[in-house]
Amino acid sequence: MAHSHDVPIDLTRNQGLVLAALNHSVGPLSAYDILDKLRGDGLRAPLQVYRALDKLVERGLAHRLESLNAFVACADEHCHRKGLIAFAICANCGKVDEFADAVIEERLGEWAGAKGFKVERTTMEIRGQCAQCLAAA
Amino acid sequence: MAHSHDVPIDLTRNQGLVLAALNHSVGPLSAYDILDKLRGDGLRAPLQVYRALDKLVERGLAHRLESLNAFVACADEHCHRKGLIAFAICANCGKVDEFADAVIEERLGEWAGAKGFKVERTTMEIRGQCAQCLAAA
DNA sequence: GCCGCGATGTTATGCTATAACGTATTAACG
DNA sequence: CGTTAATACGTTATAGCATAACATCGCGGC
Repeated sequence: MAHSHDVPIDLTRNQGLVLAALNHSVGPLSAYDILDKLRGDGLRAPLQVYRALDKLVERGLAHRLESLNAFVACADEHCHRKGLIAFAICANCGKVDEFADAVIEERLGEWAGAKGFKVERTTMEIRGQCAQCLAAA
Repeated sequence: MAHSHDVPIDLTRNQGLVLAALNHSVGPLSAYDILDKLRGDGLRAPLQVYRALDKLVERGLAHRLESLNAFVACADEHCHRKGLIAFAICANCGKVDEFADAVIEERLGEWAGAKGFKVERTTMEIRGQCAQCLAAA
């Protein structure tokens, strides 16, 4: 298994299944990937997965990768991440590195302040080659 | 029309039509939005639009907004933008503000250097409320 | 002329996401 | 208890986004 931090106990059955699927995956999963993994557990329709994902993302337990139309479990052990999160996605192996950067966040806040723009959500995704894949090439 | 910078002369017919559609729109357009606008010009299939969009994005004349699955014309008059481009998207009126920030780009480069990650492409999209919509509320 | 290459046109298909409806479970409250 | 409100669940159908595969066309180089 890729991650192993415990699942909060107040998740519903479907939410728990979906989060577990994400936690057991080394890379991002699409909603349909997740559905396929969970058919044995009784899930049958995309909506069951999407509804669970909505809640998980809302609580910060999972993140959506817009450039992949896919999802990952939050990498933070305690799942309390706030603010801007960036993702570095290896185009070769698919692994995702999640990180926060206060400088970027602050800079963005300055831009927004100057423009009078009220930021609600930010997505930042970097595509490229991870060190491991570069070394192997 | 929202923008009016001239279309490069070496575009193909379809590319020119698609770019013109984007230039005439105040907000982002999906590929299917574009297709609907161009049926009168003889376009019939999504692929015609996607192929044109691929070339336009490749040349930096248009940008894809991952969080919307939609496209905008490049806001830069001379269409020579390089490097990281950020987009502030108003969730209310749909308008997109395109900007570049050297500090963010540099900071990202530092992170990548430290991690040994080779950056190929970065998408940065901010959702929120623009000043105009905030004032009107 | 002939070839190669890139753009085009067309049909079919696959992947991603949500609408609309009904049922079930749970928790709060009188 | 019984009622109600809120939330989750299950199911079918449909909407929206994107590409595969194949044939054709047009144009520049040789």
